Amino acid sequence: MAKKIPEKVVSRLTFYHSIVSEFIEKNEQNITSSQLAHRLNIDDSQVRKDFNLLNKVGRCRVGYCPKDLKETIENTLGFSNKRNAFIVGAGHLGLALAKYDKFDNYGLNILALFDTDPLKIDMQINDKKIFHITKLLDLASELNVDIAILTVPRQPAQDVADFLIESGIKYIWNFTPCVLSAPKYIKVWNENLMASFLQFACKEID
Amino acid sequence: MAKKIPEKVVSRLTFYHSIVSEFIEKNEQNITSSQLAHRLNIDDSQVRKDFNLLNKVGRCRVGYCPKDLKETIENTLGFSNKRNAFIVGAGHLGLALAKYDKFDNYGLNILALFDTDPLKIDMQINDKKIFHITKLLDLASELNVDIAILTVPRQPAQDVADFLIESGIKYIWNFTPCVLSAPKYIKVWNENLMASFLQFACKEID
DNA sequence: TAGATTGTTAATCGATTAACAATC
DNA sequence: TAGATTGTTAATCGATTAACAATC
Repeated sequence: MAKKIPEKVVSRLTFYHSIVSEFIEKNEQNITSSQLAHRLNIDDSQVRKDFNLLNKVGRCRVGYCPKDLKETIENTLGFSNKRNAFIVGAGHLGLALAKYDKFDNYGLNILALFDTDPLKIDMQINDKKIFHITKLLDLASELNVDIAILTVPRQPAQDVADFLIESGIKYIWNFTPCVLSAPKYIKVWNENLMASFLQFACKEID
Repeated sequence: MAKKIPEKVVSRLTFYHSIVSEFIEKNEQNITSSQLAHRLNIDDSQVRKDFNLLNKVGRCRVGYCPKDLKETIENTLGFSNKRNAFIVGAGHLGLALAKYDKFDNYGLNILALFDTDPLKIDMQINDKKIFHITKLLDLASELNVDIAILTVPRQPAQDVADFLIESGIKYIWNFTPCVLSAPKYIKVWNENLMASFLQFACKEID
């Protein structure tokens, strides 16, 4: 917790975590930096450097212990620090995220969904109920939720975001294509799918 | 096209594009680097540097012309270079992406979806038909598709990816939580939702 | 003119890669 | 021992920020 982990390293740690979990399932006793590096198309010294950041020690000629690595990554990324969140917008994307199994296990606790469509209200998705958005303010303070995952359509996105901020939400994970305006004390994280695609599509050039 | 645009810049360009589009809707004649920078919490000289990369020229004391910027960004990012893709896995996430309006307009042309669930076969989503996955090989060569967006559940992800590669797919945009194994000539882009969340959630510390 | 904004260079910061001694 | 792998330092590369002259 103490040390600040750079974003890029956080991202790599989640990949190491997946691969290491595979090794554990296969009962492998060791994993080397170059095995990990190869799977991710990165340099092996980078892997070692990242593990160094975690104070992880490998063994020469042998590598690292998968179980030990897995635990350390989980502790470092705080998978046991449960954080409560709401999904706002119960369309396909909202439902997809509500079902995303990794979130629950890895510290992101989605407590409920919100929508305005009367047909959706009171439905259940993976034990998570869909409420009318007018209930959000009360439930947020009652359940102590300050994270919202915004999956409404583009048009109402800014208005809904304003409403969330009024309701005491402090973190907005924005899956809409809007660049939200928000006061500085609100943390907005834009999930930019279009940019992802373009970065990916541009790879053709090399 | 000629110049290679770094990934980070590509990402910022898509944000500039959104904001500039808003300015156009509001009939603003000018936009300054610091207006853009402020919305994105970045440095204004970074904005100017990015525009320099596009050979875009602003006017002192005035700023940039939104319409001109918008066009240049669209050309640079190749929004008119249509690229054909399939969505593989017609669950909520697949359906959400099939409906994501930005893709169509911005160069990503989703032609069809694939699944194995008999109930879903032949359904239509936004004019896009869902086929049984056994049809993929033929349709890929017929329609000249080499991009697949993988939205199947975690368990079958690697097997489906292997099948896609055999079917001539060259680019896999991976939304599953697996780290896919693929030959080097296949471009895999992992959309790492868990990492996104963690980067976002870690922001609390500052 | 005075003031605001650009374009651009230089300085800083951070991330990746290369190299290699230490270790088992 | 010989060889493989780590841990770590130094070198390189790239991205961001600061600064400021040029411009309108």
